[in-house]
Amino acid sequence: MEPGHTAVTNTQLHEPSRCQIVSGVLARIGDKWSVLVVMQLGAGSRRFSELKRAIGSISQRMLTLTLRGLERDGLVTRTVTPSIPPRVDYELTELGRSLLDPVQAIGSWAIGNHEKITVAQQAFDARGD
Amino acid sequence: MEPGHTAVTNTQLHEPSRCQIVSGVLARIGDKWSVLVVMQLGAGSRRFSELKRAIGSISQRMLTLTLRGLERDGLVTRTVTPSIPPRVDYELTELGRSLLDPVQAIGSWAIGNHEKITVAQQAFDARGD
DNA sequence: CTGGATCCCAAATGATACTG
DNA sequence: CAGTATCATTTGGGATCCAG
Repeated sequence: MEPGHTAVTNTQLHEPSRCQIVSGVLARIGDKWSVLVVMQLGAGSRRFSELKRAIGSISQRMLTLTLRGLERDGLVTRTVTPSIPPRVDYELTELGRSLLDPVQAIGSWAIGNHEKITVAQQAFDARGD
Repeated sequence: MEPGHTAVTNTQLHEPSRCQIVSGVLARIGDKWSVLVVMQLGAGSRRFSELKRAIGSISQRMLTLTLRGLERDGLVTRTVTPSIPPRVDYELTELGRSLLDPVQAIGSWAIGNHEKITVAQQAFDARGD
């Protein structure tokens, strides 16, 4: 079994103590932007403005904050090239890349099922009037 | 390949349009409680008060709201037994159970790596003073 | 027991202006 | 270009009370 993929049986996963850990990590990477940024960086190193353009709807402020958080968690590295104009590149660390697998699992699920969700929502809203 | 696991290559996953879908789904199930509730229900049907006790820190209000959201998205069913006192059971739908796999992948990653994250945070905070 | 309705506070985010 | 600082706004979520 790979490092970073410690043996944890699924039945252990809803034990209270484990849940708190999962909850904590989720509170961190489960915000509005982190996963989007990680997915972008999954394609390779990107500079600040590239990320901003790729994600589009994110504000400069939130991109900065998100990147700081990810850097603090050891998921991305920040490389400054002191040129004029300055250039800052972000890249996933090994830990960050290891996150890519579960994130892509969620991504695939989302793409495969968002339609069903939309249908369910419409049905629910129709019932409720 | 299984239904609900549509072929989506990982390289497609950071295309803008796909990202928006992933972002949307994540905004829904990526809140503070949904995943916790789904994980609890992964162990089987539970009634309202059982969920509340199992999760512990959640308020009555947020549990209600979270369950409504999950029900609306077609991820859980709500079954009312009109007894006195009333009894309401929640259970994952097939769609909800299909979400369990990627969620558990995240959970396993979280449990396997939260220590590294803590270490990285401490190192970051120490550098920054 | 379940959960709706209110009130209220804290945190998250956006908009904008400014700087090396 | 890549931020920082500030302000305004929205949102999340707890507390409490009430009802079937």
